[in-house]
Amino acid sequence: MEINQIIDNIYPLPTKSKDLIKQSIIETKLPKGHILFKANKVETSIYFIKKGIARAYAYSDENEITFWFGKEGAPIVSMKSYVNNEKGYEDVELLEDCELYELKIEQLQKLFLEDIEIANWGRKFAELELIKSEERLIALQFNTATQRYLALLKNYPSIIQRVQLSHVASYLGITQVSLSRIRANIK
Amino acid sequence: MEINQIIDNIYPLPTKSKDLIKQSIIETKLPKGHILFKANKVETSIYFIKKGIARAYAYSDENEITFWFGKEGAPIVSMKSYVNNEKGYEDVELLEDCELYELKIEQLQKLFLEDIEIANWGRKFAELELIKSEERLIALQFNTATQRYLALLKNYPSIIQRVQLSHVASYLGITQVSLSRIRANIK
DNA sequence: TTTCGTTTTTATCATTTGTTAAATAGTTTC
DNA sequence: GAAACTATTTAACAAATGATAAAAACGAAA
Repeated sequence: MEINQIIDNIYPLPTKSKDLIKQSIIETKLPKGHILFKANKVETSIYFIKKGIARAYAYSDENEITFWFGKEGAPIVSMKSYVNNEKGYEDVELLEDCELYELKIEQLQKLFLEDIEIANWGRKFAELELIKSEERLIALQFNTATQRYLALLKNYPSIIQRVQLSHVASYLGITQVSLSRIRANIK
Repeated sequence: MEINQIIDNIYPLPTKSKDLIKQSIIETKLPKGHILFKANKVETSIYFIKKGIARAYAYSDENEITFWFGKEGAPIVSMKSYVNNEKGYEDVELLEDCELYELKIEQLQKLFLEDIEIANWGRKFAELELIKSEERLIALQFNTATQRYLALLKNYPSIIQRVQLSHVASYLGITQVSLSRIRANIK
């Protein structure tokens, strides 16, 4: 997905403000398997996915648990770094060869203080991520594993086609064995 | 908690900008049991809790599930209404007699477009809520019910003292019977 | 195609949580 | 304080999920 569309999908900006953001963006290609973010590190950039797919995961004891997937158009952000300049808890791994737009957090924050349009763009960006996070939270709290799997299948069919089921299972909050059983019961 | 402190805890504002927000705020007292937000309704205000405690809940089949608690200093927001002008899915009930600061969403949004300091305050507001939501999400996905209960006990002991256990149970994503068992096993 | 390594499914048993109902404890009202 | 109501705990059984191991299916590479 093109950067103009990604920016405007969040909050339509006048050309002048959009150019300010675009001047700070660098395009990069990175291979499948690349670890974009490392846990316990303050990340200095955010990214937008032009092409490809990625996941965020963290460790609980020995187990790695995936809690986010992103595809074309999605932002990749270590929220703790972005919001509070603190170490994040997540690794982010590219699951396919990816083309990314990189944006330095420091430069973006400077723009927030200089341009009211961009400040409102940043507000909307956080608000939209918040809505998504709330919806995930409620799905996790309200629905059974089977319902969550069916919802994922319906809303993000591409995830299940493009990603290992072990990652999907931990994303759903269950073991891979449990996901296999659910899939067997549905057919 | 006083409104100046609530505002500045989110993002410190110069007096002039803070006054603009405060001019739009009305103080209200409402009794225990009052339903502040109704599900399937577009809410037109957000609130901050000066004194008291509240919960947000929604229905899954017949069951009412609590997914948020707020006490002194916390914002009360129907995010779908606030962000997208859409119907929310939650009721909000006051669990004690409350003193609230009310702020019309429409007036705040006007300020976002006029004052860059307030726009950045609104950005920070969403960002901080986002961090909280992510932390809840991860706790729900990573931890067992027992761990989540212990964490609540540690981080928000006042909730468990001030709120019915049936609400706490649904907040933890388990039944009340299950919570009773967990409590019995811990002692 | 065959082989090797990885992913997914199946099987078995243990543990956790849900469901329903009854018992106990706690609160409010008269 | 007794009665009525509400909240919490306990009990018994059912259902869902976890853990471990083995089998089957799938993919990549020779």
